[in-house]
Amino acid sequence: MLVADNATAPTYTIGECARRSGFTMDTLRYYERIGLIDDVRRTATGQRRFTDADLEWLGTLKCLRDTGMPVEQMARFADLVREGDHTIPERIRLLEEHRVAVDERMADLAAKRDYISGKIDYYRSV
Amino acid sequence: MLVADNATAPTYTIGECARRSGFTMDTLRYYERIGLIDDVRRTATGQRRFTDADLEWLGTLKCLRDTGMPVEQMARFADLVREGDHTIPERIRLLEEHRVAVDERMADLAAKRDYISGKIDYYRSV
DNA sequence: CTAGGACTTGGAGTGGACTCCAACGCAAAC
DNA sequence: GTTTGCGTTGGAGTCCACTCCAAGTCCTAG
Repeated sequence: MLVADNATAPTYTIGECARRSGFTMDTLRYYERIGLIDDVRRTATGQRRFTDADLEWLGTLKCLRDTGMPVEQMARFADLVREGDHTIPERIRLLEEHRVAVDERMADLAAKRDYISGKIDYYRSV
Repeated sequence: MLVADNATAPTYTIGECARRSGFTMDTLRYYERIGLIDDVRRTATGQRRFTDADLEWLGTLKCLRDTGMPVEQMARFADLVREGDHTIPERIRLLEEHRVAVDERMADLAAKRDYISGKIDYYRSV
């Protein structure tokens, strides 16, 4: 459910954030715990309230995770972001390196997909 | 090292088979144990001797594994192969289903690769 | 014949990434 | 104002796919 602090800045409970980000609530708490997400704002009684900025960051994390980046490297990236703009060259390097890994993975998948197709064709011909 | 039983049928020790298949020796033993590989032929003293047919099967397994098929499903496939030719339609179904999964994975990777590229471009523009 | 490397086993341990739990507090709806 | 359900915590547990270990045997090069 959406919870508004004021007229202009929507915030989200962890459940809503889970729904929107595609992570489970447990994963969100886990990510916060290990420093992948900055400490999330809380209500007076301690409940988390995620912002749109949090959700955007989570979108980036999801992209990195789903392309196979290990949590440790995501943590490194999160650290760089926290350290400020002077780390941008390093962030670029990290992302470029990751992109190469993704490209290799895709090429490997494509080749193996073809092998599978060949296998299917063979079975069809039997 | 290659060990020849006779002039026509080369066989391989587990170490050589590991080198050729890309699996570790431990993984080969593990796969045999859980039934992904048929019981491998042995020397009189109990050492494994893999054949070219074993290596070919391992190539298939490697392809399935590297495209993300869970061990359990590979075991199902291995069972079908053992059951004989009447399971070919079922094997085709299994492989086609898997190919769909691989295609989806590739599409997802491609989309996320683009997102990463956009991020890199953004950082370059800052 | 002997050294050193490759192989054997059953079973325990690892690593990564969550995922679940209990016991509790807080919120929203009626 | 009570029920239903969402949220909190620290810590333990799970899952997958290996990976390692110890203690022993086997093989081959010199």
